[in-house]
Amino acid sequence: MELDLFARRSDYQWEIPPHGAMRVPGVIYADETLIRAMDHKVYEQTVNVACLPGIVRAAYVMPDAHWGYGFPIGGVAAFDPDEGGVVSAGGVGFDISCGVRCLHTGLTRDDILRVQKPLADRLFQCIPAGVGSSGAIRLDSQEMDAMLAGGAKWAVERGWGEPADLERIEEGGRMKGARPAAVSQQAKKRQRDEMGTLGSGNHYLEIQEVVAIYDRPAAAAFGLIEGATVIMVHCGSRGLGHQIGTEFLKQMAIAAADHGIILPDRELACAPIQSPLGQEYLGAMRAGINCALANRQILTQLVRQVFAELLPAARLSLLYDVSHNTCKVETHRVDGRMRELYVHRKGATRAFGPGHPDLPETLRASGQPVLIGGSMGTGSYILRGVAESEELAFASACHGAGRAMSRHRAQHTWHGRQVIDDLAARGILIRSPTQRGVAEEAPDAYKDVGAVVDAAEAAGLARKVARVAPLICVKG
DNA sequence: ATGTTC
Repeated sequence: MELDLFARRSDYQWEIPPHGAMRVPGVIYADETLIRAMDHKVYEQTVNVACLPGIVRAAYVMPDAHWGYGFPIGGVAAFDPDEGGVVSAGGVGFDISCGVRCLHTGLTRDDILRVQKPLADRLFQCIPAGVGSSGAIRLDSQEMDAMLAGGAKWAVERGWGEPADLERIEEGGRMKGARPAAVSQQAKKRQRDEMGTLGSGNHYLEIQEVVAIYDRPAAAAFGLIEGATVIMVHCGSRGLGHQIGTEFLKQMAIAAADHGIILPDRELACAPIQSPLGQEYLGAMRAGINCALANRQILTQLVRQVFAELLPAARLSLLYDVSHNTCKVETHRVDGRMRELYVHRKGATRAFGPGHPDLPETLRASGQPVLIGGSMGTGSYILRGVAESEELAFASACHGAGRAMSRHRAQHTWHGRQVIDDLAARGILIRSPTQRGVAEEAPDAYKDVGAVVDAAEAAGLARKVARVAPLICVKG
């Protein structure tokens, strides 16, 4: 994008002053290189979001942003229900509550390398991955509703995990206010045998080594030391979330005129928070959040089983589990008063600073772990929430590297086999059901995650704690 | 992201 579209507030903050139907400014956090490389669509979509009723303060955009359905991926927008604020299915994204979970292993890099190949093979055998993959679990309609209401807590109660896991998951592992009855039979049917599956696209399960520490006290609080290994699971609510998103987008688009909402783009379909449709979506979306939390919990248990078999000394415990596709009710200070807002984060991670009451006591002093999944083979980052992010972006940060190239173009640029061989030569084992998927996810199809994270830090959204590098990647 | 185009 051309820099003259923006008022430059700092080297890392670019404002789109309100014009036309914009109710608030747009604010993009990025360095000059990242913002120049962003598609012009990000600008258009940010302007459009800023036009929506009841939006508070600004439409924010994270440094990893790229264009998405209606809202940019990497967008944060908060709405006030008392000022006509809306909830938008496109503002959450199709993969409701897609997120990242990070587990300690209690093992070193050398422990992993000793069994690297059998571990990769066994994880690939035991973790269902790919489009339409199904798991070993079948849910009848009663259990489906229990899962949609109970999230990871439901999973732990059924034996998938340990009660201690729950305190390191957002919302204690169970999103309140879910309405399983608001989820269609079709969505439930699609999910019936998809629990405990990774999915496809950018979803993955990685074994990673801690290769750099930037913030010693926070790393100590997070239990991260150089040479230690962690596991990151990146996945979401599978077919159920997608079905909910599809159905509500359609309904919101049809109902917009009845709600007196003029949509600058049909893809921005939304409904007033205080409308029956808005409430119905929120109930279904929260059920989708529980589905994703339960899914990551079951996957955790599958990974634990593999480790118990090959590395019995391992002790898999949660660092944290945080979603990056949600709409959540949060209290934020705006113009000197506390307001209850509906914060959409689409491809953006919640990043509560130190002292936030929603953080578990063991993490309260350091701030929330912010889990940033990089592209395959390039490494990922663990950051922590900071106080400044509250004012800057309702306590949010980036979520990953962000695509730099379309899937289509990536497919025609690389061969999956070559990508796998190149990474193997660097000691990284990839296992995937599809060569095409690997080509689409080639490291160079993404932005430089290091540059994204540095921009997020320089902008004041979060602080770097550690960098991790992959040893094994099971790719959806 | 996605029973990869109801």
